[in-house]
Amino acid sequence: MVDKSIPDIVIGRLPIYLRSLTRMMEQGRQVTSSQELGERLGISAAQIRKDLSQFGEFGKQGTGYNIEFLTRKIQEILQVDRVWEVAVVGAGDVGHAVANYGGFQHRGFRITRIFDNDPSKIGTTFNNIKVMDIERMSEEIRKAGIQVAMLTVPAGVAQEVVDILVEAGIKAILNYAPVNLSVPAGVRVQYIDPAVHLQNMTYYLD
Amino acid sequence: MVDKSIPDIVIGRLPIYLRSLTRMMEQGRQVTSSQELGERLGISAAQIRKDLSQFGEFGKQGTGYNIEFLTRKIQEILQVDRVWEVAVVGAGDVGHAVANYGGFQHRGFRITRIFDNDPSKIGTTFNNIKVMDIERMSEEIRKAGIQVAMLTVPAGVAQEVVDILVEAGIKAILNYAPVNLSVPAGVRVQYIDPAVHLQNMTYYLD
DNA sequence: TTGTTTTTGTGCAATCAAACACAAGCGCGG
DNA sequence: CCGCGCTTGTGTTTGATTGCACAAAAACAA
Ligand SMILES: NC(=O)c1ccc[n+]([C@@H]2O[C@H](COP(=O)([O-])OP(=O)(O)OC[C@H]3O[C@@H](n4cnc5c(N)ncnc54)[C@H](O)[C@@H]3O)[C@@H](O)[C@H]2O)c1
Ligand SMILES: NC(=O)c1ccc[n+]([C@@H]2O[C@H](COP(=O)([O-])OP(=O)(O)OC[C@H]3O[C@@H](n4cnc5c(N)ncnc54)[C@H](O)[C@@H]3O)[C@@H](O)[C@H]2O)c1
Repeated sequence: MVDKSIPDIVIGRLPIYLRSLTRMMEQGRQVTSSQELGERLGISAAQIRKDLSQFGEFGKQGTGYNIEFLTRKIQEILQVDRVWEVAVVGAGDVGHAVANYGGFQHRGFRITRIFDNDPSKIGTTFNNIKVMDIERMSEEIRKAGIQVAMLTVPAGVAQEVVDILVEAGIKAILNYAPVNLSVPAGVRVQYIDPAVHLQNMTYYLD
Repeated sequence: MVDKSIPDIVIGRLPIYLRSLTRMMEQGRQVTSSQELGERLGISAAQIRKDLSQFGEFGKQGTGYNIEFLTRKIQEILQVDRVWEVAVVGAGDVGHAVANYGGFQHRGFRITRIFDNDPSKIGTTFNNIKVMDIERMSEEIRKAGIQVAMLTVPAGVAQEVVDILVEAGIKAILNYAPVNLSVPAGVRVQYIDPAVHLQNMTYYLD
């Protein structure tokens, strides 16, 4: 089974499968089927089978998929069978919520740096991590070889902060600011904007 | 131009267009083109034109689109040319961050109710909104006719809370808990799970 | 062993989405 | 008023994604 450019849309579903599998494992389950997974996720069984078959033959006919094994395989594919250090920029309400959140570690991430430019925030501690001056950000990120960042600064300064992050070697940015960012090829951005998600649903309301 | 079932994927892009247009308007811009919008958003100009043309002829050849007019049209399409009342369930870190956030109002939403089941949270005030007992939730939502909710409770209780929300008449749920929810037809759910977004990007890292 | 049930992996067909390409409309300068 | 440059809206083509359907493998019972 060769690595021949898997569609982005398939990669995008893997974390969803993973989340559901983790939940089943917590419930003590041993095996599942494409049908069961599909019903839980609202995705057709055929699609799940086809997605997984892109990476190997993980199931067994007549039985289904071993949950622990499949979980491990998907973790390997997504490279979350390790823990990525994450830098958070912006020690406001959102920065505070993500820094305090305990759910990242077992999904492949650990927040180890928080930066801000407000003197009243710098030096305070969030979940045992000291908020550092943004002036030191580039050096710190580079020194620690951090590749993943979460951006929780106001929209107006998001692009300038991103430029620094990119320059410092960040390759993946999760952006909470409600603006589209411009980054060079090779840097990935994902957006979280609750208003966008809500606006997506109001179209369908009466 | 008749309303003949617009693809979900087109609806999903409209809030993105809207966000970018709003930003241009703030910068005092009057007109834009599908090309400019496309470059900002990393979407082809043709696609933007085709998306918009599904709803009417909003542009002018040789000139482009009047930003204010197009903004208004998209707001109408998405039904965010009004303000939807939103109920937040879960007065924790995330609930606190969204309740405090001032950016919803001008995008079509206002948080007017917050519910929790923790006696130490009930009665406290978030951004002028008193946290109410979840026991009163069903009645309050029904009485106020609220259709939109944000779910910021722990994953383990998310489904049971959703069942109450649905029963109370909620039609659109923005779920922050890292679990897939089961809802009847006619109720929409959107998911925000930062770990999923991050896992989506690590696949592409070296 | 044999038959029955279950469920995978996948070739093929159908559907859906994106890109291309261009006629036609608009504004403007001369 | 004419011609040129720009940009829309859209018919058509190309490409991507999903759904269908079934052979083959496994498990299990008799
Ligand atoms: N709170 C929410 O629920 C919510 C919802 C949607 C979007 N957002 C977006 O998320 C972002 C953060 O929201 P928030 O509520 O945490 O805001 P906030 O104002 O509480 O926090 C922003 C933080 O960024 C810091 N900051 C400002 N400029 C900076 C700079 N140049 N360098 C480093 N740090 C800087 C500020 O000092 C502050 O600590 C904003 O873009 C906001 O629009 C938030
Ligand atoms: N904090 C983050 O950045 C973050 C990141 C990813 C996901 N999440 C998810 O978002 C959700 C909320 O996270 P948080 O950090 O705000 O957690 P939190 O523990 O701070 O808040 C949860 C709140 O829900 C309330 N609650 C619990 N059971 C309830 C019930 N049955 N009815 C009503 N209220 C109830 C609790 O009293 C608490 O106030 C969780 O599902 C979490 O996994 C949070």
